[in-house]
Amino acid sequence: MVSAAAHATPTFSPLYQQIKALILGSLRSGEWKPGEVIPSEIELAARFRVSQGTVRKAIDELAAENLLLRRQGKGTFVATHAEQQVQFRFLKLVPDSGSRGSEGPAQRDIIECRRVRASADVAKALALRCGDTVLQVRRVLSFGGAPAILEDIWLPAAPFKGLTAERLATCKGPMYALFETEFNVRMVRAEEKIRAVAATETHADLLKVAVGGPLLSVERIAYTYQREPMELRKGYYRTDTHHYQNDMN
Amino acid sequence: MVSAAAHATPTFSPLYQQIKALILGSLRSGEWKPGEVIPSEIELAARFRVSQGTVRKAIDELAAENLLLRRQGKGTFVATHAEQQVQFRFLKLVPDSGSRGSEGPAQRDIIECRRVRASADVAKALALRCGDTVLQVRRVLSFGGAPAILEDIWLPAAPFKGLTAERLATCKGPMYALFETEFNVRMVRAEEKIRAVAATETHADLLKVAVGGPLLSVERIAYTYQREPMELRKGYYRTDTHHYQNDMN
DNA sequence: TAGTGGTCTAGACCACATA
DNA sequence: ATGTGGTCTAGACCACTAC
Repeated sequence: MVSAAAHATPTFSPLYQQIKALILGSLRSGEWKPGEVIPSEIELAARFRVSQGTVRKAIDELAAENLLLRRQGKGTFVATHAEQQVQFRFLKLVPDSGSRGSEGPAQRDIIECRRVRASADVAKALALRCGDTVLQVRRVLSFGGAPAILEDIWLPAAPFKGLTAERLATCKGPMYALFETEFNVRMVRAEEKIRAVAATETHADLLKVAVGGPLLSVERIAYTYQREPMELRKGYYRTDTHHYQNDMN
Repeated sequence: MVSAAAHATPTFSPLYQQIKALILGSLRSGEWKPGEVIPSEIELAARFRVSQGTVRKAIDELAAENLLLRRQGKGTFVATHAEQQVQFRFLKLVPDSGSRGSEGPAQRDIIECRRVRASADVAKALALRCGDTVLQVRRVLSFGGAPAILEDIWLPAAPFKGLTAERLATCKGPMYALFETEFNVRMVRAEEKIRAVAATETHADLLKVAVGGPLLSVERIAYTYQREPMELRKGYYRTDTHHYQNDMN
């Protein structure tokens, strides 16, 4: 028996995975921006010197991961948070009666937006060094006139240079859509840690609830392409008239 | 398999979707049980008179939905909650430090298990009539000696005929694995509504927390094949040392 | 060595959107 | 009419598992 394997590389990577990585690279580099069409399967097959079927399988996986969006007869598009169908993809709070029909919070009040030095936990979450400059945003989201969500958001200062409270206030769609068009940052994945906590005075004041009453704490880290953390968000949700909906397959 | 519906019927169903429905039927009927191998792709292609590629695409989708599990060189298997890799798939509570390594709660105490009449909300959740007989189970799950979860579970009486507190207490693995082997019920999907609530005296007593303190309320409806609701579960989680983890792609 | 799922190809045809 | 993605096929070959 020959102990040596036929190929020296123990890492076997299918062709379509390599193609997938190449497409991902073009997405990450900004060659194709959110909302735009990417080249047709036939063009990509020619560019990469593989069959259309191989390109198809690569795109299939990227579409399953919500990075691309296929539209029959029209082409394949880079997914975007501005898309009507997938707006507020990461917002799981829905009214107890009926489900939110892809529309977001009616009112969004920016309480503050300032530059601060990253604390230890913020730095860790964003893969920065302690003391690095970050943007801190506080806002309140309301549904039907009643405040329901208080959010504290931390963003690395460099990629979001120029972001102001005014700019956030004049934004109509989702904040993540603004990030795409203004800062070329696309959020593709998010992890949330959820807890029940007692409302502090600040919470109570801004959300019009009783001090010590139960609030849902939602701590999110959002990632761009390549699993780079780009946002830390600590949310406090009222869950007396709404609930956090999680569907599992 | 090619239906001759070439009329004005707006219902166009690809071949592989029809194959998928047929495979689903066999799963539902119990022809192939959880943990068993299903026939090879070549066999299924012969049975259904289609190409292997078409069978493959049908199986691909079922595998993506966690109904089947492909294992290269061995075959395709019916997914099961007894599987080491996917045990406690629907349990999202993890310790704050480090993540649960596929092991579940160390201790599971059955507080009660009795037959009751379905209240309005239980009947609605389980698609039963108000007053129908249901089994009600209450239990406490502990991690590392400390109680962390109180659960009230309602099951339709008919499919779970013969289930007792003793049988539940002697069960080692996940409850859903017991359901598969003893009652031929496989849970494939679950919806959870999550809220923050204040602990009642009962909660406080069983979970060793303060009355009025924050608890995570997790209301789950679990479904078998074909989206039939088969379980209603109201859980109350302590989230001082653990958190509910939700990862979104 | 045989059988399984996994990859890759090439080509035909269908459904959908647009011009 | 053209171009896009979607379906279906047939066949070759690769990688993994078991015997």
